[in-house]
Amino acid sequence: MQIKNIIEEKNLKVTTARKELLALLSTQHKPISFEDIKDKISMDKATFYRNISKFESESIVSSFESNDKKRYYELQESPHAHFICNQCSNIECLENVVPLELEGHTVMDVIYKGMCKSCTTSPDTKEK
Amino acid sequence: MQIKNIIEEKNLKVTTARKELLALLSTQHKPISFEDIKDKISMDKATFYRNISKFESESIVSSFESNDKKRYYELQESPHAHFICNQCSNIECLENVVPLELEGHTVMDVIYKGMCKSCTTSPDTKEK
DNA sequence: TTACAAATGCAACTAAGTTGCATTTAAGTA
DNA sequence: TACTTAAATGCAACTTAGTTGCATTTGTAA
Repeated sequence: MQIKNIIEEKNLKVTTARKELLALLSTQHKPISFEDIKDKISMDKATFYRNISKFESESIVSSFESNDKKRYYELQESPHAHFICNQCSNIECLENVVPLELEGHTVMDVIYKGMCKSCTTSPDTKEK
Repeated sequence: MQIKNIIEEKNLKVTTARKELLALLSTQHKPISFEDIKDKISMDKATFYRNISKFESESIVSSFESNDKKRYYELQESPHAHFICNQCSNIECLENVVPLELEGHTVMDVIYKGMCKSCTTSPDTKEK
Protein backbone atom coordinates (compact mmCIF):
# COMPACT_ATOMS: atom_id res chain seq x y z
CA MET A 1 0.00 0.00 0.00
CA GLN A 2 1.48 3.29 -1.05
CA ILE A 3 0.51 5.40 1.98
CA LYS A 4 2.57 3.18 4.23
CA ASN A 5 5.49 3.58 1.82
CA ILE A 6 5.28 7.37 1.89
CA ILE A 7 5.67 7.29 5.68
CA GLU A 8 8.45 4.70 5.68
CA GLU A 9 10.42 6.58 3.03
CA LYS A 10 10.80 9.45 5.46
CA ASN A 11 11.86 7.12 8.29
CA LEU A 12 8.80 7.91 10.35
CA LYS A 13 6.94 5.37 12.46
CA VAL A 14 3.94 3.94 10.64
CA THR A 15 1.16 4.70 13.14
CA THR A 16 -2.60 4.46 12.81
CA ALA A 17 -2.99 8.22 13.15
CA ARG A 18 -0.51 8.89 10.35
CA LYS A 19 -2.04 6.36 8.01
CA GLU A 20 -5.55 7.71 8.60
CA LEU A 21 -4.46 11.28 8.10
CA LEU A 22 -2.59 10.63 4.85
CA ALA A 23 -5.37 8.38 3.58
CA LEU A 24 -7.88 11.16 4.12
CA LEU A 25 -5.69 13.80 2.50
CA SER A 26 -5.17 11.56 -0.52
CA THR A 27 -8.91 11.42 -1.18
CA GLN A 28 -9.36 15.20 -1.14
CA HIS A 29 -9.00 17.29 -4.22
CA LYS A 30 -8.43 20.53 -2.43
CA PRO A 31 -6.84 21.77 0.79
CA ILE A 32 -8.68 21.09 4.05
CA SER A 33 -8.41 22.40 7.61
CA PHE A 34 -8.24 20.55 10.94
CA GLU A 35 -11.90 21.38 11.43
CA ASP A 36 -12.77 19.58 8.18
CA ILE A 37 -10.57 16.67 9.18
CA LYS A 38 -11.95 16.12 12.66
CA ASP A 39 -15.43 15.74 11.20
CA LYS A 40 -14.13 12.82 9.17
CA ILE A 41 -11.64 11.07 11.41
CA SER A 42 -11.37 11.13 15.16
CA MET A 43 -7.96 12.42 16.12
CA ASP A 44 -6.72 14.54 18.99
CA LYS A 45 -5.76 18.00 17.82
CA ALA A 46 -2.30 17.74 19.36
CA THR A 47 -1.71 14.57 17.38
CA PHE A 48 -3.02 16.20 14.24
CA TYR A 49 -0.88 19.32 14.52
CA ARG A 50 2.24 17.40 15.48
CA ASN A 51 1.87 15.00 12.56
CA ILE A 52 0.87 17.52 9.97
CA SER A 53 3.80 19.70 10.86
CA LYS A 54 6.14 16.73 10.58
CA PHE A 55 4.62 15.93 7.17
CA GLU A 56 5.22 19.51 6.15
CA SER A 57 8.85 19.50 7.20
CA GLU A 58 9.26 16.23 5.27
CA SER A 59 7.60 17.83 2.23
CA ILE A 60 4.74 15.32 2.17
CA VAL A 61 2.15 18.03 2.81
CA SER A 62 1.91 21.73 2.05
CA SER A 63 -0.28 24.34 3.68
CA PHE A 64 -1.31 27.97 3.79
CA GLU A 65 -3.39 30.36 5.91
CA SER A 66 -6.78 31.14 4.49
CA ASN A 67 -8.93 34.16 5.23
CA ASP A 68 -10.86 32.41 7.97
CA LYS A 69 -7.82 32.23 10.30
CA LYS A 70 -7.48 28.52 9.66
CA ARG A 71 -4.64 26.72 8.01
CA TYR A 72 -5.42 24.47 5.03
CA TYR A 73 -3.41 21.37 4.14
CA GLU A 74 -3.04 19.18 1.08
CA LEU A 75 -0.74 16.47 -0.20
CA GLN A 76 2.22 18.00 -1.94
CA GLU A 77 1.98 16.74 -5.49
CA SER A 78 2.58 19.06 -8.42
CA PRO A 79 3.14 22.56 -7.05
CA HIS A 80 0.29 24.91 -7.92
CA ALA A 81 -1.33 28.16 -6.84
CA HIS A 82 -4.66 28.52 -5.03
CA PHE A 83 -7.56 30.87 -5.38
CA ILE A 84 -9.54 31.70 -2.22
CA CYS A 85 -12.95 33.29 -2.65
CA ASN A 86 -13.50 36.04 -0.09
CA GLN A 87 -17.23 35.65 -0.45
CA CYS A 88 -18.03 31.94 -0.44
CA SER A 89 -14.66 30.86 1.06
CA ASN A 90 -14.21 28.15 -1.53
CA ILE A 91 -10.62 27.19 -2.35
CA GLU A 92 -9.71 26.40 -5.95
CA CYS A 93 -6.48 24.81 -7.17
CA LEU A 94 -4.92 26.73 -10.06
CA GLU A 95 -2.93 24.08 -11.94
CA ASN A 96 -0.70 25.53 -14.64
CA VAL A 97 -2.57 28.81 -14.61
CA VAL A 98 -0.33 31.37 -12.98
CA PRO A 99 3.47 31.70 -12.92
CA LEU A 100 5.24 30.05 -9.98
CA GLU A 101 8.50 31.84 -10.56
CA LEU A 102 9.84 35.15 -9.40
CA GLU A 103 13.26 36.43 -10.33
CA GLY A 104 15.73 36.20 -7.48
CA HIS A 105 13.26 34.44 -5.19
CA THR A 106 12.47 30.82 -4.37
CA VAL A 107 8.70 30.59 -4.71
CA MET A 108 7.05 27.94 -2.56
CA ASP A 109 3.45 29.07 -2.59
CA VAL A 110 1.16 31.42 -4.51
CA ILE A 111 -2.27 32.52 -3.31
CA TYR A 112 -4.82 34.57 -5.20
CA LYS A 113 -7.75 36.03 -3.30
CA GLY A 114 -10.90 37.67 -4.57
CA MET A 115 -14.24 36.55 -5.92
CA CYS A 116 -14.61 33.26 -7.72
CA LYS A 117 -16.40 32.85 -11.00
CA SER A 118 -19.81 32.04 -9.55
CA CYS A 119 -19.68 34.79 -6.91
CA THR A 120 -18.57 37.28 -9.59
CA THR A 121 -21.43 36.44 -11.92
CA SER A 122 -24.14 36.10 -9.27
CA PRO A 123 -23.06 38.63 -6.65
CA ASP A 124 -24.49 38.80 -3.12
CA THR A 125 -26.19 35.41 -3.41
CA LYS A 126 -24.05 33.84 -0.74
CA GLU A 127 -23.31 36.87 1.38
CA LYS A 128 -23.62 36.41 5.12
CA MET B 1 -3.86 68.02 6.21
CA GLN B 2 -4.66 65.10 3.94
CA ILE B 3 -5.14 62.40 6.59
CA LYS B 4 -8.07 64.28 8.05
CA ASN B 5 -9.54 64.57 4.55
CA ILE B 6 -9.30 60.83 3.94
CA ILE B 7 -11.38 60.21 7.06
CA GLU B 8 -13.91 62.97 6.33
CA GLU B 9 -14.41 61.77 2.75
CA LYS B 10 -15.79 58.52 4.11
CA ASN B 11 -18.10 60.34 6.54
CA LEU B 12 -16.29 58.96 9.57
CA LYS B 13 -15.66 60.93 12.74
CA VAL B 14 -12.19 62.42 12.83
CA THR B 15 -10.87 61.00 16.10
CA THR B 16 -7.37 61.02 17.59
CA ALA B 17 -7.11 57.25 17.28
CA ARG B 18 -8.01 57.30 13.58
CA LYS B 19 -5.63 60.12 12.77
CA GLU B 20 -2.77 58.44 14.61
CA LEU B 21 -3.43 55.11 12.94
CA LEU B 22 -3.59 56.50 9.41
CA ALA B 23 -0.61 58.76 10.03
CA LEU B 24 1.44 55.74 11.07
CA LEU B 25 0.30 53.63 8.12
CA SER B 26 1.18 56.42 5.73
CA THR B 27 4.79 56.44 6.89
CA GLN B 28 5.27 52.69 6.37
CA HIS B 29 6.41 51.27 3.09
CA LYS B 30 5.16 47.81 3.75
CA PRO B 31 2.30 46.08 5.55
CA ILE B 32 2.41 45.99 9.36
CA SER B 33 0.55 44.04 12.05
CA PHE B 34 -1.17 45.22 15.24
CA GLU B 35 1.88 44.07 17.16
CA ASP B 36 4.11 46.39 15.11
CA ILE B 37 1.61 49.20 15.57
CA LYS B 38 1.21 48.97 19.33
CA ASP B 39 4.97 49.36 19.72
CA LYS B 40 4.69 52.71 17.99
CA ILE B 41 1.40 54.17 19.14
CA SER B 42 -0.56 53.41 22.25
CA MET B 43 -4.00 52.19 21.26
CA ASP B 44 -6.35 49.65 22.75
CA LYS B 45 -6.60 46.55 20.60
CA ALA B 46 -10.38 46.75 20.40
CA THR B 47 -10.07 50.30 19.06
CA PHE B 48 -7.42 49.22 16.62
CA TYR B 49 -9.38 46.27 15.23
CA ARG B 50 -12.63 48.19 15.04
CA ASN B 51 -11.02 51.07 13.18
CA ILE B 52 -8.87 49.02 10.85
CA SER B 53 -11.84 46.94 9.87
CA LYS B 54 -13.85 50.07 9.17
CA PHE B 55 -10.95 51.39 7.06
CA GLU B 56 -10.95 48.13 5.16
CA SER B 57 -14.64 48.20 4.42
CA GLU B 58 -14.20 51.80 3.23
CA SER B 59 -11.28 50.70 1.01
CA ILE B 60 -8.77 52.95 2.79
CA VAL B 61 -6.69 49.99 3.97
CA SER B 62 -6.05 46.49 2.67
CA SER B 63 -4.77 43.46 4.54
CA PHE B 64 -3.82 39.81 4.37
CA GLU B 65 -2.90 36.91 6.66
CA SER B 66 0.79 36.20 6.86
CA ASN B 67 2.45 32.96 7.91
CA ASP B 68 2.81 34.03 11.53
CA LYS B 69 -0.96 33.97 12.18
CA LYS B 70 -1.08 37.73 12.19
CA ARG B 71 -2.87 40.01 9.80
CA TYR B 72 -0.87 42.71 8.04
CA TYR B 73 -2.31 46.05 6.98
CA GLU B 74 -1.29 48.82 4.59
CA LEU B 75 -2.79 51.89 2.99
CA GLN B 76 -4.58 50.92 -0.19
CA GLU B 77 -2.78 52.76 -2.93
CA SER B 78 -1.91 51.05 -6.19
CA PRO B 79 -2.91 47.38 -5.95
CA HIS B 80 0.09 45.08 -5.86
CA ALA B 81 1.13 41.60 -4.82
CA HIS B 82 3.27 40.71 -1.78
CA PHE B 83 6.10 38.31 -1.22
CA ILE B 84 6.41 36.77 2.26
CA CYS B 85 9.71 35.11 3.15
CA ASN B 86 9.13 31.90 5.08
CA GLN B 87 12.58 32.14 6.58
CA CYS B 88 13.14 35.72 7.68
CA SER B 89 9.39 36.67 7.63
CA ASN B 90 10.08 39.84 5.71
CA ILE B 91 7.26 41.14 3.53
CA GLU B 92 8.09 42.67 0.16
CA CYS B 93 5.75 44.64 -2.08
CA LEU B 94 5.76 43.40 -5.67
CA GLU B 95 4.76 46.45 -7.71
CA ASN B 96 4.08 45.67 -11.36
CA VAL B 97 5.89 42.36 -11.12
CA VAL B 98 3.25 39.64 -11.22
CA PRO B 99 -0.13 39.49 -12.98
CA LEU B 100 -3.13 40.64 -10.95
CA GLU B 101 -5.67 39.17 -13.30
CA LEU B 102 -7.22 35.76 -13.56
CA GLU B 103 -9.76 34.81 -16.20
CA GLY B 104 -13.26 34.59 -14.85
CA HIS B 105 -12.25 35.77 -11.37
CA THR B 106 -12.14 39.10 -9.60
CA VAL B 107 -8.65 39.23 -8.08
CA MET B 108 -8.34 41.33 -4.95
CA ASP B 109 -5.06 40.09 -3.53
CA VAL B 110 -2.01 38.07 -4.59
CA ILE B 111 0.53 36.59 -2.20
CA TYR B 112 3.74 34.81 -3.07
CA LYS B 113 5.53 32.86 -0.36
CA GLY B 114 8.99 31.31 -0.32
CA MET B 115 12.52 32.50 0.29
CA CYS B 116 13.54 36.04 -0.46
CA LYS B 117 16.66 36.97 -2.38
CA SER B 118 18.93 37.28 0.63
CA CYS B 119 17.71 34.07 2.29
CA THR B 120 18.07 32.22 -1.01
CA THR B 121 21.66 33.33 -1.52
CA SER B 122 22.79 32.99 2.09
CA PRO B 123 20.74 30.06 3.33
CA ASP B 124 20.36 29.13 7.00
CA THR B 125 21.81 32.37 8.26
CA LYS B 126 18.62 33.49 9.86
CA GLU B 127 17.09 30.13 10.69
CA LYS B 128 15.55 29.77 14.10
C1' DT C 1 9.32 -10.94 23.99
C1' DT C 2 11.38 -7.38 25.52
C1' DA C 3 13.01 -2.71 25.77
C1' DC C 4 13.13 1.89 24.51
C1' DA C 5 12.31 5.81 21.84
C1' DA C 6 8.75 7.89 19.65
C1' DA C 7 3.78 8.80 19.29
C1' DT C 8 -0.61 9.55 21.44
C1' DG C 9 -4.29 11.79 24.21
C1' DC C 10 -5.65 14.73 27.63
C1' DA C 11 -5.67 19.07 29.95
C1' DA C 12 -3.79 23.34 30.60
C1' DC C 13 -2.05 27.06 28.21
C1' DT C 14 -1.10 30.95 24.57
C1' DA C 15 -2.20 34.72 21.76
C1' DA C 16 -4.76 37.11 17.96
C1' DG C 17 -8.87 38.85 17.48
C1' DT C 18 -13.97 39.86 19.16
C1' DT C 19 -17.71 41.47 22.12
C1' DG C 20 -20.40 43.81 25.91
C1' DC C 21 -20.73 47.68 28.41
C1' DA C 22 -19.82 51.92 30.90
C1' DT C 23 -17.48 56.22 29.87
C1' DT C 24 -15.78 59.79 26.78
C1' DT C 25 -15.68 62.62 22.68
C1' DA C 26 -16.75 64.65 18.02
C1' DA C 27 -19.64 67.61 15.79
C1' DG C 28 -24.05 69.56 14.72
C1' DT C 29 -27.58 72.78 16.84
C1' DA C 30 -29.52 76.38 19.63
C1' DT D 1 -20.18 78.80 23.82
C1' DA D 2 -22.86 75.33 25.96
C1' DC D 3 -25.97 71.41 24.97
C1' DT D 4 -27.20 67.01 22.97
C1' DT D 5 -26.61 62.64 21.17
C1' DA D 6 -24.79 59.10 18.43
C1' DA D 7 -20.55 57.22 17.66
C1' DA D 8 -15.94 56.01 19.42
C1' DT D 9 -13.03 54.54 23.10
C1' DG D 10 -10.99 51.53 26.74
C1' DC D 11 -11.29 47.87 29.72
C1' DA D 12 -12.24 43.16 30.83
C1' DA D 13 -14.13 38.98 29.68
C1' DC D 14 -14.48 35.88 26.06
C1' DT D 15 -13.47 32.86 21.75
C1' DT D 16 -10.84 29.77 19.21
C1' DA D 17 -6.82 27.88 16.39
C1' DG D 18 -2.90 26.12 17.62
C1' DT D 19 0.94 24.64 21.25
C1' DT D 20 3.03 22.38 25.22
C1' DG D 21 3.87 19.24 29.30
C1' DC D 22 3.31 14.94 30.88
C1' DA D 23 1.69 10.31 31.81
C1' DT D 24 0.44 6.35 29.00
C1' DT D 25 0.57 3.58 24.82
C1' DT D 26 2.56 1.73 20.63
C1' DG D 27 5.83 0.63 16.81
C1' DT D 28 10.03 -1.41 15.77
C1' DA D 29 14.43 -3.49 16.09
C1' DA D 30 17.28 -6.53 18.73
